[in-house]
Amino acid sequence: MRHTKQRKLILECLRMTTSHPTAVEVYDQVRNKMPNISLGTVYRNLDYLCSHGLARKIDTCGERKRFDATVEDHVHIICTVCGKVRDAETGPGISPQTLMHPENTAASGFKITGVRIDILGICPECQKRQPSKTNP
Amino acid sequence: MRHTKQRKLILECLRMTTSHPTAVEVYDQVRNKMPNISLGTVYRNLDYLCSHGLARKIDTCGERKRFDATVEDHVHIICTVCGKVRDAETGPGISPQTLMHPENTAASGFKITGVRIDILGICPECQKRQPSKTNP
DNA sequence: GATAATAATAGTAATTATTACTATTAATGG
DNA sequence: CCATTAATAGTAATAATTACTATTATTATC
Repeated sequence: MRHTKQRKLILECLRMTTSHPTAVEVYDQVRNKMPNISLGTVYRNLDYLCSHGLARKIDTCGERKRFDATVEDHVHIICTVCGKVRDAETGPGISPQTLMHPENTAASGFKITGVRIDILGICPECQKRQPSKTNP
Repeated sequence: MRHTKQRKLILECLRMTTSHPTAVEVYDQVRNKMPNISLGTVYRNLDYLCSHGLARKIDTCGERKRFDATVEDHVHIICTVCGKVRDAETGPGISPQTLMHPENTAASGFKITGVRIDILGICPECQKRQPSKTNP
């Protein structure tokens, strides 16, 4: 609701990078411009940005969450060892099989081991408990 | 390596359910048969089973990991509110667009909001640091 | 521009999931 | 059966994230 310096800085930082940083990485970055910003503020604002459609949380194969200012659906390449996330360069209408082809991922330098496909939604129980705002 | 009672019980528990339980949920379940089993043992064995191809770790939209004894690639439906995971009933060769169609997910009762596609692999840095055993 | 209301912040404490540690137990090979 | 040692139970430590609280700063209104 309020446009604080901290919030603007955090969003700007997220938009300037393609590295899908963790909360702590964002924190380290924004501290260069605002040395006494609080880590709690970074977490709170990343959540705020996600809940307002300005960023997205990414489930990696590591232990911490990463954030992405690109909110449109797109494919990620994730390292199952260190949790690193890169954007895959794919066109629309790609099939899971096509994704596995080396020519689609060679540029990343990754050794591809699999594709993960998940459908996201809201389960019956949560629909009852918390009716969706997009379908009143 | 050793087939302990605990390890067998944990795998059995994971294979008996389709609910993709968390480590704590597995712990609560196996305690019915072995009341003084340790939570650390559950975590250690779930990791062991995953690293030996007998189970899989699932990144949900919640804060804790879930486990699945089905190791073949398959599509999950994940609740973005509570992190619940269900198996999607889909045939092979499905495209991301097809996945979104209501007829493919109606049985789940979920309100579908998106599809998440990630390519999994090992990044160049981790390949150097930790050479893959499947490609010596 | 000054002022009032209050959302957001900094700093700290608390929580929670997971991992590490260590003495003891039990599975396996000989 | 016995020796070896991987695995365990129980506890402590770690690490990511969230909660709390007094203070600050943004925004709407005058």
